[in-house]
Amino acid sequence: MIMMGSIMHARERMIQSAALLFRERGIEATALSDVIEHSGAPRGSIYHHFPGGKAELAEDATRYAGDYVAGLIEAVAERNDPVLLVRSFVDQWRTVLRDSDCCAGCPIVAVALDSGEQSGVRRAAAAAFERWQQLCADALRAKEVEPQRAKSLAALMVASVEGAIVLSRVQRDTAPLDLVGAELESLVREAIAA
Amino acid sequence: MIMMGSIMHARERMIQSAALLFRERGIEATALSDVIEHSGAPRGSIYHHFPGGKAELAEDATRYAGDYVAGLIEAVAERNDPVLLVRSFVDQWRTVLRDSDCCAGCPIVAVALDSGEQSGVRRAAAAAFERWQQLCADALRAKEVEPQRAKSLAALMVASVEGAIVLSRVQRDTAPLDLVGAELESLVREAIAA
DNA sequence: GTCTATACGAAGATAGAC
DNA sequence: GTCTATCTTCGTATAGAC
Repeated sequence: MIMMGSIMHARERMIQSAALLFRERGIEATALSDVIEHSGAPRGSIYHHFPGGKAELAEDATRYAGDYVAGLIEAVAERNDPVLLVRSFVDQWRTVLRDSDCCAGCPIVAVALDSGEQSGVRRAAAAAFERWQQLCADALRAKEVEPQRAKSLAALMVASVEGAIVLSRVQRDTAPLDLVGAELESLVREAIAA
Repeated sequence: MIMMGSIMHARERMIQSAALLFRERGIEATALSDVIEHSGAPRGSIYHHFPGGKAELAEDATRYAGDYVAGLIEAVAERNDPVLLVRSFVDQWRTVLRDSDCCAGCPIVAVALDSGEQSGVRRAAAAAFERWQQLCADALRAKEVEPQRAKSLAALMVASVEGAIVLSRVQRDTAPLDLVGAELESLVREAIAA
């Protein structure tokens, strides 16, 4: 489904480039020419592959990023260890921060915040967040956590990590994400022990 | 220091309008003409009051919003009840969401995310977040919470609420903030009881 | 399909009158 | 101080050639 590094068609490369650029600069500050340059795609092909223009590209990039992260969550969820799930979720975002000197964040957040009235983009972002929360809640329920508690813990997991990414970017330091990750781990550990 | 509703000079009105518009649309999507229209300020006065242009206005708006929220936190911190602090912090943001049909969020986050290389703006945002965390940590330490724990709990408080605001905006529903608020309250209650 | 050229509009910033 | 007019840049989108 998601191919990174391997041979891709121009359309897929553009989607991936868009996601990478959006998470650093946001949609508004990313020009279509930036996406073309970054992806190495032919100049004239953007409106061929994305007749809906920037909005369509943003929507596809949002879905791409949402599916990619959901895939990572699903993979670790199979281990049936919610604490490990928290840790690997946090680790994944720390890597994004580290690899970019704390300049890159979550593309879904970036897209969500300046999508304005482009409801297609916003809905794609909502779908991604809801799916991540659902996967986290499922993992907790599989360890006998009450459904309501699982739901609110899942919301806390996704919200606090996303917020911590923002704080880490602004402070140019992964410390907020590190602190939040530690708190989340112990909270989840207690919840599944109860 | 912060006057809302009362008589203000054009400069202050513009700063407040900028903060209000930024938290809905972000910096990039907010034109200076939007700020002039919203504030009712005279057209020719923007570069008179803000010689540095949009970047200077954004920096001042970030400081304004950061100070405003810090003032609210300080006011409730005097009651010496961290659980109440969490509740009123969450309530305040829920009101922002409700009053805007979940379209408005935190101006600091909005500014942080598309500030790019405008380091003055980013530094102002970092200062705001660090001060909020410091105030929360102080409130926890005043109730005998260990300094290290107070620090990580404070990071979790700010990060999770900020993240929850983003989720609530994207999902057009305050549910994520409500769930996170409830989890935070019980977590803080346990921390100060220990 | 991919390219170049260009139309069109938006927005930041400046100059100079009042 | 405030206003109008304008310059300039830039980005989306389109048209039409190859």
